[in-house]
Amino acid sequence: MITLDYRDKRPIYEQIVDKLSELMVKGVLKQDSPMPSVRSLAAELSINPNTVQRSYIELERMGYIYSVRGKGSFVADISGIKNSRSKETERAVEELVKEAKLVGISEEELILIIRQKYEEEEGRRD
Amino acid sequence: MITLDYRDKRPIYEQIVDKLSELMVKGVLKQDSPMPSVRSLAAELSINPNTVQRSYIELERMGYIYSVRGKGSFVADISGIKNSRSKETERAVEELVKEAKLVGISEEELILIIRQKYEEEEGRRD
DNA sequence: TAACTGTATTAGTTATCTTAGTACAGTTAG
DNA sequence: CTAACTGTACTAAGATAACTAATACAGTTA
Repeated sequence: MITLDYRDKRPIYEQIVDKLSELMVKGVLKQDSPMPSVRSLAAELSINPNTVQRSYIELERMGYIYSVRGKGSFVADISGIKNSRSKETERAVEELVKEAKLVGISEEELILIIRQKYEEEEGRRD
Repeated sequence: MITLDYRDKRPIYEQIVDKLSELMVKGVLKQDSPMPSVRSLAAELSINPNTVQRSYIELERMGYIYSVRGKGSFVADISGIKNSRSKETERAVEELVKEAKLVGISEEELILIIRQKYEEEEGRRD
C-alpha cells in the first residue's frame, strides 16, 4: 500500500499520515472504503502497531478517516479537506514568492519555471 | 538585530540561521562586516551562548560567514550561495506544483496566484 | 593587563519518537 | 458461542535531538 523512506528524516508516523492522505486526495482510497487495520499495516511495514495507531489518530483528528471500534477505520468525506489544502497551498505560494524575490527570481522567470514543472509533471503516474 | 518567534516550532538555532542568512542575502549585512559576537547576540536574545554558537557553526559550514579567533565573525562573500539558493527554490517549485496538481489547482490558476502574490509583495519593505 | 573575541568539552534536562507488552471492548465469521 | 479479528488505552523503556549550563583555553585589542 505504501512504503517507508528511511532516508527521510521525518518521523515514521508523519510519513504514513502524508502518504495515506495523499492516496485519499488522489482518490485511490475512496470514501467509506476500509483502511488497512492498525496491526496489518504495522506488520506490512515491519513497524510497531503503536506507530501506525498514532498515524491513524492523527488522520482522524485531521478528518481524513473515521474509526469504528471492532469494525475498523474508514475513509471519510474529504471534500472539505481538499479545499483547506488548497488554501494552504496558496499560503505556500506566498512563501515561495518571497524567497524567489529574495534570491532575485523575477515574476516572469518564476512563471516560466512553473510552466516547465507542470509539463514535467504532466505525464507522471507516481 | 533579529527577534525570535517562540510560536515557531523549529529549533532556535535554525531560526537564527535563517534570519541572519536572510539579512545577508538582502544586503543588510554586507560582506566583511562584523557579525554580533556569540555572547552579545545570546544576551540580546536571552538565550544560551552555545545556541548562538551552534547557529554560527552552521552559518560558517554553509559559507555565509567566516570566523577569526579573537577577532570575531564576519560576513563572507555570498554571491555563490545566492545561486545555490536559486536552484533550491526551483526544486521547491517542483514540490509546489505537485501539491497544486494534487488539490486540483490548474497551471493557469497557479500562475494567477503567483502574479497576485508578486503584486502583494511589491510594495513590501519587511 | 583587562576585556573583549571564537572555540571546545562535559554534563544534565527536556521533549519527541519508537518499540514493547498487556489489556479491554466491540464486531463478525464459522 | 467462540475464535479471530477490529479499535483503544496504558505503562515502560530506550534512543535521539535540542537546549542549557558551567568551565576552560586561545587569540586580539585598547
